[in-house]
Amino acid sequence: MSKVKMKPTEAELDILSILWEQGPSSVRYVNDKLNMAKRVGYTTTLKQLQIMHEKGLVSRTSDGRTHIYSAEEGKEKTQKQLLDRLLDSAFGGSASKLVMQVLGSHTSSSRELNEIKALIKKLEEDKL
Amino acid sequence: MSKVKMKPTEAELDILSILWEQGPSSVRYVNDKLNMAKRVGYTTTLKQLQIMHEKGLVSRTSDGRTHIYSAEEGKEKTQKQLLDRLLDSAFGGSASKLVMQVLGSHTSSSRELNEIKALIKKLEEDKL
DNA sequence: TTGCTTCTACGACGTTTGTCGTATATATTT
DNA sequence: AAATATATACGACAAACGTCGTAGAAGCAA
Repeated sequence: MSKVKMKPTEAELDILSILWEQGPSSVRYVNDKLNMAKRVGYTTTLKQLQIMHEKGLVSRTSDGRTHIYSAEEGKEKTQKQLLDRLLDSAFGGSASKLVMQVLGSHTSSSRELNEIKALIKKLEEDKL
Repeated sequence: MSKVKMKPTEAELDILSILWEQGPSSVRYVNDKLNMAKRVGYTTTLKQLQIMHEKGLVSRTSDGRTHIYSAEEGKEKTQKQLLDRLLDSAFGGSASKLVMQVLGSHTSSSRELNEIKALIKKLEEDKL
């Protein structure tokens, strides 16, 4: 019913990641991809996708007798939702604290750092 | 037994936040604090803390007959753990993507942006 | 046509999470 | 002392999660 506020679980997020990366996919494909990281039965993935469909997390169309699933919400929107939740629950709402933490403990390429610098510059200019 | 790898649940994280902010606290205090955001019964909080104690997430001492609980792991370590999880599951491991997302959708003060810039500069220098 | 493979559908089940109620012991108040 | 308030301990339970087995339809191969 309510399309809003559906936060994906861990397992659902794994599936969404695949759909985001690959686009509309069959259960078979999703399950194969999942099994590269973790052993999961086919019917498990099927059931998961069926539930996600009920929840409105994914839509589906038919190709013959097989179903093709697509992520309903965009990647960015879901990422933002999850990030907001973490930001709130673990970082007291301070975005910069979170950024410092993640930048400090993960290596980023020079190119990535440059992108971030560019974004900051843009943010500072907008502020004026 | 294993003290490691104990990832807190949502409810546990709410409690940890309070302990981080306040330091060692009684069940009563934690419950009162919790109830500012959400109605939760006293025994619920008590049970939660008891379980967290079993898991090793918190330690406790006695003050008369009341127990005083303290967060066992530091704030930073737990934050890192949760962030790693999200980074992995929702951002494909790209720290910069996550940073861009959070900086782009949350306002940060000039001072905070400066801190981030300083950190980036430091990271770039270390890279040479 | 008879079998083997590959779908979907659906029910079942063990765990984890979050929530409380009740029992019981210890203080505190009147 | 009796009544009230406040602690801990512990069991129970519903809902959510993740997992899979089995059944049955549809397609493919011998």
